[in-house]
Order: sequence, then structure tokens, then C-alpha cells
Amino acid sequence: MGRSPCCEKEHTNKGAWTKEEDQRLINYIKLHGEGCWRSLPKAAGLLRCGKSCRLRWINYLRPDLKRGNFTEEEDELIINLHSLLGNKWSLIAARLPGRTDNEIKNYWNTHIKRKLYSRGIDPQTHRPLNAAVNPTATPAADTVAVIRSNSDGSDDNNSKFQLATTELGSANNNNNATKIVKTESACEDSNSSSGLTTEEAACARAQLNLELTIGLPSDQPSPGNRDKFKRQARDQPRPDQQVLYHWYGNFSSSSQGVCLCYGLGFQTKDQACSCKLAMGASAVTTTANPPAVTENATDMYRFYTPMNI
DNA sequence: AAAGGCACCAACCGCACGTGC
DNA sequence: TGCACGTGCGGTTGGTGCCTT
Repeated sequence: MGRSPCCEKEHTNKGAWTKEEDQRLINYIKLHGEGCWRSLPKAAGLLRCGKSCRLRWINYLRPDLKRGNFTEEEDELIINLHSLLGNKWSLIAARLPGRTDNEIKNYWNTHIKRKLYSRGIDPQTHRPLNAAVNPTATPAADTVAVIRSNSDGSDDNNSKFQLATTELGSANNNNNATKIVKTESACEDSNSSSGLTTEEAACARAQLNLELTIGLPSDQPSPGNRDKFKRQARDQPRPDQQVLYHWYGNFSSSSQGVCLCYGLGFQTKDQACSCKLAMGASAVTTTANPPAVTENATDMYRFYTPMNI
């Protein structure tokens, strides 16, 4: 038996929303909050599919949306984040307060792609266009994404946990070329087919460190998305994935935690989090029960948005 | 002024994933 | 364990307005 449709299509409006529909949706959400999208249309007196209501609210009606043109800074941030995350528009949007994934996706397809082409950069690979067919070519982007793989080679389901970055060689290389692109699992086993020699792996552990300075995270716990954060907590990678967690301070509604860095990179387990210095020590706490870390672990420090469960 | 092409973007669609029963 | 459901995501479509010829 297939799944039931999300709504009775013959009884729903489609296409552009009217002002009256918008107002009904706004009024309902003001009174009852977000969530239960399937039942919302009926309760709000709207002849719309629940998904349509959700989209309309998230992409257009939400009061915290920033309207208007993208700034040059936002452009560059999107380009950098895309080089790290690929077409993960929701993750990119989470780093651009007031912007939606749909908006960024549209903007990417209509503006930034062209901009990158005009710079001679392939928007998908972030490599020079004339190097697209050369697998050994040096990436042009300032940073390169490394997708964390589980030890069995599969990707982690939660893409929030997939983010990792490497940047190497800025100290001894003035052209900003990124030198190493390896999966974390490959680094954990220098004898694997990854191609990293023991020396290279050690070198990577010693030198890899990227801090992306990004704006305020908009993906913060709220009554509407608290479950999402609970799930993230529950879905923490297994201890054998050797991840240390830092949760940010006090996240009550009156005191939001602020994360200004995506401090990602390879560090030894005894090494202090450099992000601490940037943020102020009081803002960072280490989880009380970090996963076990083995002696020779390659630790991936990750920084998460606030959590208040 | 009309027609065609193009750019933009809101909205839709199908699918994946997590949860609860 | 399997199913139904709710939600979210990324890709695509279609309507609209502007520009060019």
C-alpha cells in the first residue's frame, strides 16, 4: 500500500497565494505556532496543501526574513559555503540569517553560477573551468569540502555531521591553493588505499586547521525545532567516530549562544580549541560525556549550534 | 506596438528520513 | 519489524515582468 497523499488535491488551491490566504496563515501561526502542517490548512481555513502552507511560511511570510538583494559579502559566503557543502541549500541557508534555502538556491542558479563562470570557475566543482577534466588539477576555491565517511565507507545520514573542511599550506604557499583533499576515514588509516603516506597523514594532523568565520547561526533551538536538536543529540556519531563535542554555554531564550566559527580541522586530542579564544572561554563548554577517544585518534573538532533541551 | 526571448522566483513535486505505533 | 505519517530537502516547473528586435 502506498503512502497517502498529503492532501486531497481536488479540494486545494494551487499557484500564487492571495493576500487573504497569507493573512490567514500568518494569523493562525501567530496563535498556534508552527508545526502540524498537515492539519494546519483545515484548522486555518485554507484550501491549501499542508506542504504548500509550510513553504509559503518558511520562504515568504516568516517575520525574520531578510528581503532585498544579496550583498557582496553574502555572495562570497554562499560561494565559500557551496564549495564546502555542495547543493546543501538548507545548510547554507542556516549560515545566512534571514535567507531561505529556496532563495539561495534560486540566487545561485540565476546569479552566482554566472558570476563564477565569468571568473572561469566551474560552479559545481569550484575548479578552474579548463581544469575540469584534469583530476590532478589544483582546486581553485580557497577551501575544499571533505565529506566524512563512516568506517564502512558509507556517508553519515545526518548531513550536519558530514561537514568537515581542510585547508593546508597557507603558511608555505601564497597562492591559497588547497593541497589535500582526503576523507577523515582515509586519514584514520594511513595504510589504506587512500594514498596518504604515514608522513602525509601526520603532516595533515599537524597542519590541518580551518576556521570559517561565519555569521550568527539561525538554526537554533526554538519550540518549533527543539525536537530536531534532540534528534541530533541522540544521533551523535558513535564513539568509534572519534568526535569531540563542544556545546555552547547558556542557551535559554533570553541568552542565546553565539557561534562565530566553524572551527573544523585536525587537532590532537590534547590541543585546546582555538575557537575558544575567538569566542571567549565562557561561551564554550565541553559536553560532559564526550565519546571515547583513542590514543592515536585523529580528532575532528566540530562546533554545534546551541542546544537547550 | 507587438512578438519573442530571457531572467527571475514562487511554488510544486517526488523522495528521503525520522518517529511513533 | 514494518507501516503510516509528518517533515524537510533538492530539483524542477510555470507564471510574470522586463528587454530586445
